[in-house]
Amino acid sequence: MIGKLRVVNSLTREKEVFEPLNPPHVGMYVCGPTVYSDVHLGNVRTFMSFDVIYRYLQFLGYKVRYVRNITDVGHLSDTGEDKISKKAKLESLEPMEIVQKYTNDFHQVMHTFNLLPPDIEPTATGHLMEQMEMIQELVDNGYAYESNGSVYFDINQFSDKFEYGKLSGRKTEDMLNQTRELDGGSDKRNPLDFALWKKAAPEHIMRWNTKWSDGFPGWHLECSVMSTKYLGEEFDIHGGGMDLKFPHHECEIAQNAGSKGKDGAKYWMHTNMLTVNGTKMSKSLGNSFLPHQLISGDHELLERGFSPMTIRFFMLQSHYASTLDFSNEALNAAQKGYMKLANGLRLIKSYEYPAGGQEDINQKQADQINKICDNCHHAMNDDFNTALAIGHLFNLVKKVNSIQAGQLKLEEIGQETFDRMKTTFISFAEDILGLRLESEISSQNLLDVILEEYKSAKEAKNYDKVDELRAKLKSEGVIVKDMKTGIDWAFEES
RNA sequence: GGUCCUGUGGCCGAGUGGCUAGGCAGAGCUCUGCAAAAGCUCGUACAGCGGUUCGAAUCCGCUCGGGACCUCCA
Repeated sequence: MIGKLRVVNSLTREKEVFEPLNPPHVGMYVCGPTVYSDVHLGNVRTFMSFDVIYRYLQFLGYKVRYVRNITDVGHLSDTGEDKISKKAKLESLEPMEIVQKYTNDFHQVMHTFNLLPPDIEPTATGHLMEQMEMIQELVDNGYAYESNGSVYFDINQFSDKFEYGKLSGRKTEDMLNQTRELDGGSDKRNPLDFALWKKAAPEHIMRWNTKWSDGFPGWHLECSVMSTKYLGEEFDIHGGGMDLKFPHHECEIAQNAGSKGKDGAKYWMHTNMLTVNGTKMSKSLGNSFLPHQLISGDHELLERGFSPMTIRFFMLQSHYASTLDFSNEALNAAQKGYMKLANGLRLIKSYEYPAGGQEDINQKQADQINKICDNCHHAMNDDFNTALAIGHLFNLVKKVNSIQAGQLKLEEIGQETFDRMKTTFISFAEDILGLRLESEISSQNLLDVILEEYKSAKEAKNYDKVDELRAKLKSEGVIVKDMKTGIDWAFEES
């Protein structure tokens, strides 16, 4: 391994050396989607970021258990209605039909963008027993109370022994001062208290009978319960979007500490938002487009559609903790950049070191290549800096292209460096960044035949034929590379 | 109002106090039947004003601009 992995921990606000609690095992929990409508791009970026983190940890040799939940109950909309119930009523379906439908869609989108599935994908409704147990634990420990059939987390009691607000950097007294007047009739003792169990209103569809009431679990509870169940009371990484930091993750920490005496995760990681024209892309602001709209280009903000790998490349060209702004220009640039990288990937995969080749090492070249390979590792070790890693990969693309053009000979870099360059390029592009070739070149052999024809036409100086073949291939997205050293092809970049 | 992030060349976007980020666009050169592709070279950027330092895009302060969270969102 080259150097140590360092990650920015939201809890400490510092970049720390990553040291798993029980190496080589790593437990990672990421807050998944609430399946009440289509996933939007922000979700995709977050899950893609953790996909790369998952992949890189595995690349480093860790045995990772990646848990990402499906929220299928308890997440309330601003009207206080359960999001899934609301949608079910709207579409006249069973709540579980809504859940199934959007879970399927979600999986489809994840697959489209080449995200690896998590190792465990638990649902909230599948863990109601465990949620009730945790509520009881909190009540027993004095950090929760029942009020009119609902159970609330008691921030005041909790604050005697623990610190509520440490993740998001808030102080309870400040929060209290800012709290808006609650509309009367609240069952809470303190406005900051949050629901663990809610008594269901008569029209509420999703409900379970418990000793407290006929009701449903609070949103924050499931993550505490499921992360604890599958990863233990203490585990390594907990991730999610920045907007979940408060209150969701703050509440999770409180629930974990209140029930088990431990905070849960050692490293908290938060991905930043997607913006459109500088403003957060958000469901409620209505300035978001859906993944399939970005792919098809069917949205008023989009000039054209972009392939899934272009979008993946585009997203990974920024660091996960930075905001990423969407624009047609940026996407167009990413499209060309991605194709350039894809061409490099295809090329290096086709290279084999000549058997029995006489090495004639150009030390400067070999050193440069080794340095670039080192840099790829350093970039990912530095808090999963995919943007920087991609930059280094492009330096490798230059070398790969030089080899194709005959400007750089494999014998000059030697077998050892060549092997390293090849494995580094392929593993970073495909295994870690999760990029893959997506252009369908139906038949390599057929292409070779046409290029053969091109070659003979060229030799016969039959330029009309040459131009015709070139144009035909271009219309199929293939560019002829007519080089001094021979004829080859590449994916068209735009 | 409170908490916090941020301002990099035409655009996007990394950036550890001194060592070429990178991509897109643009200019020139090489190669070429013409091209394309590729390679090489180039613009010498860090909101403004102060300060710390031998040296700051990078640290500190102030000013101005942008944004996020505090209420559902990844």
